[in-house]
Amino acid sequence: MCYKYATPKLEELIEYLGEQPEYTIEDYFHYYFADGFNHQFMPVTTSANNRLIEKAIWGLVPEYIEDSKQAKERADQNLNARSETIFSRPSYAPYISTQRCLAWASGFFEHHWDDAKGRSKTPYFIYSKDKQPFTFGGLYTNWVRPDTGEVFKTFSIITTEANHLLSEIHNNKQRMPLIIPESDRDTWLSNLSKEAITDLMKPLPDGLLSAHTISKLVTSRTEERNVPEVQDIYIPPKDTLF
DNA sequence: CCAGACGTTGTT
DNA sequence: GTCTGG
DNA sequence: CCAGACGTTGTT
DNA sequence: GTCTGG
Repeated sequence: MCYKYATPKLEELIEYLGEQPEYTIEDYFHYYFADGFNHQFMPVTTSANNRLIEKAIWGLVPEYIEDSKQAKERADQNLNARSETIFSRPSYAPYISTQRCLAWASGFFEHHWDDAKGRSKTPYFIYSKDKQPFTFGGLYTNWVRPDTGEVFKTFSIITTEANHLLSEIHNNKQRMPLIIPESDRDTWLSNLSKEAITDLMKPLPDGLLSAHTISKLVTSRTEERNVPEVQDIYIPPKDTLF
């Protein structure tokens, strides 16, 4: 599932947060499209300061990693964290209880397999039905790059079972990113028991997300994907020979 | 996850 | 078909 | 014990 | 750093 998502424009986010933004925006990064494997800075809010939106690298790097090469390898592996096993995974167990975060998004990208063998795929853009910014639930830690002493905040996005919409799009019995609704954001970032955390790591109820098909630009290796068109509605032609 | 490679030799 | 790199 | 992993995702 | 597999 979620290896690609989009973030709101700064002005959209400020409008969403109100004229007197509830959150202080310290470092903001807007993407029409961001690929997890590029480990870009994304806008997140952490339990360390739940009124701030700051930059963090998507792909959690545990603190004991010793060099940038290993850090990149671990970040590649740690884009997503399964909610079902997060308390026992060595990479995540140290952080899930005390270092949770929210990653700000405007949508994410998934594929639908048009046939069982996956020969034909249709990409979708999925977003909040009200078209407002929303938040993925995640966990984070700070990693200090030894050669420079530079501190990077890094995070993983948690995954859960798919809800109905996502199981339709992403075919049966698959996954979806954990989405923390506005009403649970402060709770998610507060001091919680394991049981309370587990209770919040559930699929988003159906009816809150919308989706439409998009062009294959989203998976291009040669074209610039961080452009508005990557999210545009595109109806794939049907019953063509190719 | 998806796109692209999938190989070797006398080596820049 | 299957593996690797991003 | 020590070396090696430490992760996820559609494979049905 | 800590866990797992051999």
